This record gives sequence, C-alpha cells and structure tokens, in this order.
Amino acid sequence: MTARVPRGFVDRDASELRAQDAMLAKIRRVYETYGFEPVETPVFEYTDALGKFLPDSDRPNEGVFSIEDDDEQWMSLRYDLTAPLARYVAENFETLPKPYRSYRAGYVFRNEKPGPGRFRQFMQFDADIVGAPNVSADAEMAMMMADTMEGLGIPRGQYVIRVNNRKVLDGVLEAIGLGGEENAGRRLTVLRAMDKLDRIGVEGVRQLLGKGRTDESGDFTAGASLSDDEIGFVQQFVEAGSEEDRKRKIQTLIHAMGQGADVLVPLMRAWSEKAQAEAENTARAKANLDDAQITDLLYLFTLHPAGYQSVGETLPVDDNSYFEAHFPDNIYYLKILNTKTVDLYRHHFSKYPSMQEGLNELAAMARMFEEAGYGTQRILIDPSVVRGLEYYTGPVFEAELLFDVTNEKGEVVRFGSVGGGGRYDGLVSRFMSQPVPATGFSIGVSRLMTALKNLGRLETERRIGPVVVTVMDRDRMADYQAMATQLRNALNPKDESGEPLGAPVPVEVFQGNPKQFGKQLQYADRRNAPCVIIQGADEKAAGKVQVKDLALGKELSAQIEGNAEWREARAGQELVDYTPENPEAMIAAVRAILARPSGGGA
RNA sequence: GCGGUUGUAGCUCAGCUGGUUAGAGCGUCGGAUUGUGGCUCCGAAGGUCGGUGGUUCGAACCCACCCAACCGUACCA
Repeated sequence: MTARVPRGFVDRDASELRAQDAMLAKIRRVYETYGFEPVETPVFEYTDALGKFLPDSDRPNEGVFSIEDDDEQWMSLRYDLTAPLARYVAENFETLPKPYRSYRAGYVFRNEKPGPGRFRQFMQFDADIVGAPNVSADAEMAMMMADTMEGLGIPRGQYVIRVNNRKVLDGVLEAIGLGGEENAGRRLTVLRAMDKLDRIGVEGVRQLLGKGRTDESGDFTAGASLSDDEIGFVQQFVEAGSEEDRKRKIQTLIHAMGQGADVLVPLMRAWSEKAQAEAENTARAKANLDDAQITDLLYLFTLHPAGYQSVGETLPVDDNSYFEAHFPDNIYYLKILNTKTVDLYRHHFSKYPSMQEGLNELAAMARMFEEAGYGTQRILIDPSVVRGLEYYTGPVFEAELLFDVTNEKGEVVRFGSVGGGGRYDGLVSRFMSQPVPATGFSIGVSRLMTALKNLGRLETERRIGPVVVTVMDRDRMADYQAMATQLRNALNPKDESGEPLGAPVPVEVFQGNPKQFGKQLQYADRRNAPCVIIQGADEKAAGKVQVKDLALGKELSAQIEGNAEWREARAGQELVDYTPENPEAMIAAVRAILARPSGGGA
C-alpha cells in the first residue's frame, strides 16, 4: 500500500499553519472593528439546504461531496459558507439581533477537478450582514474588504475592490431581449462571455456572444447566438473594462485633435462641469472634432471607469499623482471618479429604464465611497464586472490582486480574484415566509495565502526551535527530565494570574535512541535548536553542565578543516555550574544564547 | 467533459536504430568517530520501468486499450 494524499487535497506543515493563523488573526481583527461577531456552523448540511440540488436524483448534485444518512436523508459537505449561514439565520431568526453581523472562517469542499492553486478543500473567511436592506450595507462591506486587504499588508494600489450591480447586468440582458424564464440559459452564456473579456479579448467575446468560439486547444464553446446589433450593444457596454480599447481610442483622438491637443488636454486635466463645457467648445472650434468624437473625448478623459492599472504596476496612494507621474505627456491622463463613472453609464444607457435602478444604487454607493474617502484606488465601480451568476440580487463586488504572482516553478500565474460577495436577498427567505435581505463577502484564504507568500507579506519566519537536553547516560533520564522541567518553567514565565507571558520557548529531552551522541546533535540541528544541554559523567562529577550554542558553533566551525579538530574544538560550548538545587547558572546561560540574534530569540 | 503533453528509485533525470544483470546526482540509512552538528571518505537500502494485453527469439523502448499527473479549455453554486 502506498501512502498518498487524496487528489485535490493537501497536507500542511507547521510553517503554513502558523502563517495561516497569523493571516486569520489579521482578517478577524478588521471584521471585529466593524462590529462583526463570530459564529460557526458544521461542515455538513442537509443537501437541500445548500441551495442548488437535483431533486429526485440518486446522486445529489455533482460538484458536492454527499453521503446518505441512515434515515435516508442526503447530507453534503458545504461548498461555501453563505448557504449555511442563511440556514443558521433562518433557524435562529427570533433570537438574533437584526441587522445581524457575523463572520466565520472554515473549510469548504468542492468535488471538482483540481487545478493549479485550486483544491477540493479550501478555507474561506466570510462576513455578512443579514437584515440590512439598504445599499449602505453593501458599501460598508466593500470598504471593509478594502480595509482587510490593507490589514493583510497588501499596499494600496496592488489590489482593487471592483463593484457592480446585478440589476445593471440584468438591464443589459433585458435590453437585448433576453428577459424572461425562457432565456435563462442564454443569459448565463452572455454573462460568462462578458466575464472573459480580459482573458480572450473583444473578438473572443464577440464570438461567444454570436455563434461560438474555438480556442487554441481546438475546443469549441457554443455561443449565445445574438444578432450583430445585440452583440454590438453588449460590446459597447463591456468595453468599459478594456484597457487596450481605451488606449487605442485616446490615441485616435489625440491624432484627430491635432493642434487642439495643446489647449484641450490641460482643460481635461482640470475637470469640472464648467471646464467640460469649455472643453467641448474648444474641441469643436480648435480641434475640429465632431459630436461623436467629443463624446468619446469626455468619456475617455473624464469619466472612464477602467482606472486600475496593468498587472504588476504599483500605484501610489493618490490617483492623480499616479497618472501625472505615469503619463507625463498627458496622453493617457484620466480622471477617475466612481460617481462620474456612474454618470457616464446613465448618460450612455438612458434609453434603458431597466438599468436605471442598478445605476441608481451604484450612484448611491459611489457617493458613500467618496464621502468616506475610499477612492478608486481602493474601490472601483466597474459595470462590466460579472460575478455571482446564481443568487446575487443587487450589488456585487470582488477583490482582485494587481501584482504578479509566481509559482514554485517561477512562472507568472494569473491570479485574479481572491474574494468576492454581494447582496443575496433571496437566500434566507428560502427557509422562511418573510423576505430577509442580506449582503456579505467571502475571502479565499488559501488562494490569498499563496499570493501573500509572493508579496513577502506572509509570516514565514521559522520559530525558535527547542532547547534540547541531551542524554549522555541512559540511566539518568530522570535527571535530564528534571533539568528540562527547570528550564521550561524558567523560560516560560507566568504573570500573577497564571497567564503565560510572551511567546513559548520549547524545551525537550532527547527521546530518540541516545546510543550515538552525534545523532542527538544532528536532531537538535534539524529542529533549529538554539542550544543544547550536555551532562555526561565528567560534568556530573564536577557539578557542571555544558551549554552549547549551536549557531555560534556553526560560525566557529567555518575555520576548522579536519574532522578530528572539529570534534575536539567543541565549538560554542560553555561549561557552567549546575546542581539540581542550583540551576540558575544554566538558566542564565541559556537565556543569554536565546537573546543573541543568531540564537533565534529575537 | 474536450484537446495536448508526460509517466523509469523518496526527488531531479539518463537509458543509443528493441539486446541479456535498468543507471547517475541529490536525499535517506549505516560506518570511519562506544562523549559532539559541518566537511571528507567508505558502504547499504530503495524499482511489478504507471497498468493490462499484444508484436518479437528478446520490450523501459514498438502497437492497442486503460489509469494517473501536468498544461490549455469548459464548468465552478
């Protein structure tokens, strides 16, 4: 039988677990400052409580791990933390304060094909507000998400929280005649296509909206069979997110403006309502632009939503200083304000009332972001964001990392979203007769940890190893244990109420086969021990112990060549007084080594 | 699910147009050294060559099917 971990699952060692603990503590800290409190639900739920399932099927819902209980009810491992929360809230509705703010971290399970960085068990860390109907709750969630990113040490500008609203997307779909139950399938196809813009480009999206697309591996994906006009409409909407398109259009405009650029660009930089009118006149009179081009100009220079930079670039705190520094010739100078983004969409799509409610909600959120001082560096309203195809009903958001992530092989991997969320007003009410609004988000802890490792923001420093009491004389184990106890107590002090002070300092007696003394030092070395205690017959007779500083010994050994000399030197050792009644000298010697930087005591 | 690539020791990989007993480095373990880590030297263990079937006097190598992993793609509540 070969020992092997199940496919898609991973074992995790001490350093990973410590790093994760540290991460969770930082996230928890942010959530607590927003007034959220913890709750835990089990990893199993009844399958029908999880939301999507196939009724009357022998095998519940592909994609989830399920077992049949002995009462013939199907149970499944949870695949996210949102559906279980909805169940919990519905079940405890009377006793919970509303709005109910809660957070919880836990493993979730997906029975799917694992991929790079994608596992079948992974940790999520969610926060939700249940019973708050207003978009101000959604805005708060987005702001908390930004705070969480920064709380984890991700610098501003290396992440962005992108925000959209399902109702806007629904409006787009309605505008191209995809409303109603009978078009549910095509709606999904269209949304999926829109979501792939940054990966497969405008042309790829057009294909997916039309007849379909064959990718480079030869696999064909069926399209949504939209007409050219409908495709054009979706493209117009979605291209807001295309940086390439933005640059191309700006270049075309600059070219078209000719001499007029000199007067126009400064005007655009000092954007205001008044300046806009002035700019329009200037554009018409001096740069000979037509109305359509002027619209484009304003669109691109003052209102464009695609304000996040290319992956890998680092933004300073302030939006404007970034663009001034980055585009000194002003060609790509863009003024980005979330409220203006929404204004632009309202203007462009004013003919479609179905989109207005979503845009109104986005406008309200944009004002909250701006009043609270959360600029587009942190939270960016981008109506092309597609997320949460199933249960989201209003605002949606996702956290995206903007820096390069390299894997173990040194390859740059596309990372994208590390968390997301939105409003799910229908989820709790599945269990109840009354409607219960809710909003929340989820952080993919495992994925984020991989990314943070790359940023160097993960606490991966090795902890101090144990002080090892070696065994020279097998018959004196009791003496060695006593030494270890004395050291352990002295090095792990407690305050008057019995609470430990400071980080634990491990102390242990060597418990392997003591026959070969060299093995004991090898063990101590491998454990990253700062020092070892040695007491053989000689030391015992003299009332002494050897305290050996392993790091110092290693340094000293650099000059030693021959093995005999190396062994003879006993580098880094100090002979100190020791009797069971008087261990103070030994304790002091160990303390001194722990205090040395090389002793790992810092 | 679809397409491609790859499967030889714990790890990284050699292995010639098919040829007899399948190798190396690293790692592991033991010894040189019954009281001292590193270096050095010596030695050992470790393989159904992914599996099954076929072609052949003979298969790690050729063929078929299967399995798995990786990459892309699709799905991802």
